[in-house]
Amino acid sequence: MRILIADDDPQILRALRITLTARGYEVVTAHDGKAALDAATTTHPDIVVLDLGMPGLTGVQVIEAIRGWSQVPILVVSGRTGSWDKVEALDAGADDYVTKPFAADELLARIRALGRRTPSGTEEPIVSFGDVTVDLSARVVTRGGTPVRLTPTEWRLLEVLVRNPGRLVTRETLLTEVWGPQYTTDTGYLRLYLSQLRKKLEAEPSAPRHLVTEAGMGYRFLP
Amino acid sequence: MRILIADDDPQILRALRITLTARGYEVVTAHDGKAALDAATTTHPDIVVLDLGMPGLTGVQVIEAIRGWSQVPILVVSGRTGSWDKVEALDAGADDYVTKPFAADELLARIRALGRRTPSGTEEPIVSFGDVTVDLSARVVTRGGTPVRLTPTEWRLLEVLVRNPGRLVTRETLLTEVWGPQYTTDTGYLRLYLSQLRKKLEAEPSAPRHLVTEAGMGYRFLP
DNA sequence: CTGAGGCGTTAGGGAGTCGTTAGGCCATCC
DNA sequence: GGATGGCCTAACGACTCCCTAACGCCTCAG
Repeated sequence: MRILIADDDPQILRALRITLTARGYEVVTAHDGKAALDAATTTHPDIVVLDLGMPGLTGVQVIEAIRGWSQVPILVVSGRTGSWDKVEALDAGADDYVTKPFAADELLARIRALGRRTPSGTEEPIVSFGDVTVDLSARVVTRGGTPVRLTPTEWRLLEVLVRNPGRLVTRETLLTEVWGPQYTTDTGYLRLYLSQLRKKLEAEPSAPRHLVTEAGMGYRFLP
Repeated sequence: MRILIADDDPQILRALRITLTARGYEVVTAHDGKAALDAATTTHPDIVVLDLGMPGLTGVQVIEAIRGWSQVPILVVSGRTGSWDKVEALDAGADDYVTKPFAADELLARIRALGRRTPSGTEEPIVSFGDVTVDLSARVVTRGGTPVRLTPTEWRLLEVLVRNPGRLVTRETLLTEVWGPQYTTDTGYLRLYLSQLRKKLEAEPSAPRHLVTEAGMGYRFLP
């Protein structure tokens, strides 16, 4: 979950960044209206926390600009407490409005509430190679259009390899990622499951073209 | 746009009814927690405005009960100003929280903001598979044209699966979505209810084609 | 040429998971 | 108070998955 925070007060920016990062959010910051718009277009955040009192563009202008091309939830933070300011921001397209000073845990709860509205914010890509497609979010593997049955361990192994296309993945990495941190040396199962994956996914399992062995080192996935 | 207003203060109820009706909303009212739940199930409002301080059920209980079967936007109105109360209500599933006393035009703006998220035109889809149809908004399941009786738990389970067509839903996700966040490991009920769903919906329950098991991982709904 | 080590593959036993039936508990309704 | 319906626990085969063991192949060093 990526959050864009736009505020001209570097202290608030820093505090929010620490708090949100600690909660597992990915944080992008901007310090004025124009930078906020740039960041919104380039980073595609899942939530925008927007201060109204920034230099340059007015808050409403920023909201309207974002709404011109995105439905991303916008939470406005402002020092203005008048109901007119709230109405203006909300009607411009904001989803929530919090007045300064605010309690951190309330802001976090409101962010969670907004994040709930867009559950599938983290779209995972679909990887293809040969006649095989791997849909990481749906957990579906198809070959020539028909689904392929994978066991949980097979899937985890394939997932690690596919997430590192073209890169060498060491035996140790594969073992700890698939079987757990306490597994560091192969006693045969890695070879076994690689074999089964190739049998299910490679055109010629005996001459693999996408799940390649690097003797003595590990394995490599080639799209 | 239909709005359910739940408040035990008849004066507020009356004032809001007049204000909202004048703005073109259709207003339904309830004066305690139980009546609010009944009204929410029978009238299918587009927005719920909920007072926390009602007799009978607590506000959080009402929110959780509604969230058990509906994603309708919930705006909480409360006299409690502490951030803990806000966090509790928002995390229970509320979408917004306004403290009394509030300005009428701010409440209206927040209602508009919530209504924007679910334009009344976006009805929930009706999912079909085999000779079964699932109407998510009306909460009706038919098979060969005749309605099928589902228990609340069966319905919630089916709903989670149907909302993720083709995607793998892990056991953990199903448990937390259907039984609550504190349920993370299956002690038998998941298998039980899956079995009952298949008995009611699958042509051959012993060879399911739409409610498929992924051994060791979870379940998958195939249209 | 020969032996060793790493890799790929097959087969089988043990452990855990799944589907299903039966029965008890609790709340609601008559 | 009795009956109904929904929810959960217990228990049982049947099945799937995981891991171990064993063997053949290949490469490479001696």
